[in-house]
This record gives sequence, C-alpha cells and structure tokens, in this order.
Amino acid sequence: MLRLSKRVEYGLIALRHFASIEDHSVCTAKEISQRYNVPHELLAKVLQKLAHARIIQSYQGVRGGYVLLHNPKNIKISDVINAIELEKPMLAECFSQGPESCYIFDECTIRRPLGKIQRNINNFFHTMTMAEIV
Amino acid sequence: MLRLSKRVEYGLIALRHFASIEDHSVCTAKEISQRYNVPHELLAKVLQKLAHARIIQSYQGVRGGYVLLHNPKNIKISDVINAIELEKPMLAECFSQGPESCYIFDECTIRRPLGKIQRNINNFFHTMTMAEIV
DNA sequence: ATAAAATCGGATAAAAACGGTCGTATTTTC
DNA sequence: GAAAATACGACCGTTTTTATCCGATTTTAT
Repeated sequence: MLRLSKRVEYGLIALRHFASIEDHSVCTAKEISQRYNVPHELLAKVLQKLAHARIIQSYQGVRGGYVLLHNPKNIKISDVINAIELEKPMLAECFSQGPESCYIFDECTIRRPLGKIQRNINNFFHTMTMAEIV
Repeated sequence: MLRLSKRVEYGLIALRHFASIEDHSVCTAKEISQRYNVPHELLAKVLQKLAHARIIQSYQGVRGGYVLLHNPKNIKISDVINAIELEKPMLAECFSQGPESCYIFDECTIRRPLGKIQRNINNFFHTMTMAEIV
C-alpha cells in the first residue's frame, strides 16, 4: 500500500546519476543498469519515457545514450512521475479515473477528507526537485 | 501507484459512519455494507481488525454489532491504517522490510530523499484524526 | 430448547497490478 | 558491413489485492 512503482524508483536513480556527473556527458542504459544493479530492459523503457517527456535527450547508435536536458533544480519530482506513469499517483481511484470508476461514488463519504491528504502529497511532489535528491 | 487499499477505504467509511451517528449506538456490518454499497464479507473482516485494535467494540449474537470506543478526535488516521494493514504504508519496500528486502540497497541513492517525503506523509496520517473526516 | 442473527476466522478463488523478459526494428559510428 | 546503442510492442509469470465461501461460535428472542 502507498508504494512507489519500481519504474519511478529506477527513474529517480537514473536521473540522480545524470545530475551527479558532469554536464552533458552521455550515459547508456547499460552503464546505469550495471552501476545500480537494476534490470536493463526495464530501465531502458523508463529512460525512453523520460526522453519523450524531454527530461533527458536520447542519442541512438554506437556511442549513443542519454543526456540530461535541464538543471536538476528545474526538474520537479512530479515531472518525473508524470513522465513515467500514465496515471497520476492518487490515493483513491476516483481521483484519477473520475466518478464512473467508482461504484460507491455517490455513497462515498471519505472522498473530501482524502482529498486533503492528496493535495498535501501532490504539493510535496510538486515542490521537491531533483536537486534535493543528489 | 500510491493507492490506499480498499480495506482502508472501507474502514474509514465505516468509522466515519460510527462517528456521524449518536454515541454508543450499535451498527452491524450488514447495515454499513448496504448503506455504502460495500462488500459485506470484506467489510466484516475490516471491522474485526478494528475491533482487535480496540477502536471499536464487537458484540456477537442477535442484535449484536459494533460500537465506537473513542471520541473521533482521538482516533488518528494512522491508528486506523495500522489496525487494518499489517505492514505500515511505505513509499519503498526497504522502509518497511529492511535492507535485506532490497537487492539494490547498497547502490540505492534515493533512499534518503524518499525518506523525507515518507516522514511528511507519516506526519500527516499521524496528525489527522477521524474528527476531520466527519 | 430452538431458531435466527450476528461475529469469527481460515481457506480459497478471482482479478488486477506489476515487474521483468524477449524479439525485432532502427539508428549511428567505426 | 559489423557492432552498439536506442525504440517499441508483445508477452509471461509472480505477487498483491479484492472478493467470496464455508463452517463455527455467540447471543438474543421466541
């Protein structure tokens, strides 16, 4: 319960790695997966998503890899999560999927109070940046 | 990702129900499950756990049911969660299961920053009470 | 006493989410 | 052309979560 996905964990580890080395230096998925003992294929997928979101830039081919595109202090944790997960992380299903997803929506009495906690968590992810992770 | 379990949701709904009616009046699992359109058997299990944790009191037999034991403002959300879930809700597995559970523990670079977020969330659950849910 | 209503709790089944792998294609460098 | 890297979709297996079932016990009312 309340767990972050491995994808997000791996993404944060990778981005922290990029942030900790000198600017604009290229890293491959393989390097990172070996360095941090993380499944290569899975990490590759995560990096692809981060590339799509323009958080990192990909270079194909031999001597290719990925490069960080922004200053770590401009990369919010929420940016990272949104890039990797298609759904936003929400305490309750109806928060992300809407009323139709919940068959007790009309009878639900805890939506509003949970919303308070949700906003608090959102705010945290929205405020904290990769610079605080290095 | 980051979801509360249905068990906890149902538990909160039930407790809110108890808190919203007059003191010491008995409710059965059936009543609550019908009122809020929640699976009876599952709710029953949750209520049993809340009873074990002495948040509510159970009465067996005909005309039995459950009764709230405390003032809602003295029931913390964290109490409710701890009563229902055997594991504490943690962002990362190693937070609840210890280093052995994680095969990248030594290489992990995000544990400490995630700990910040974790403490924030813990604090929220520890501060908010059922009185704020009514 | 007996029947009914309720909790108790173990076992199990069903469903969903998640992590991980594989295969193939594409791009680029040497 | 070979090698090294990303790109991407399909798939599988495991774990977790949700839900149900069943038999047992307790207690009240008749």
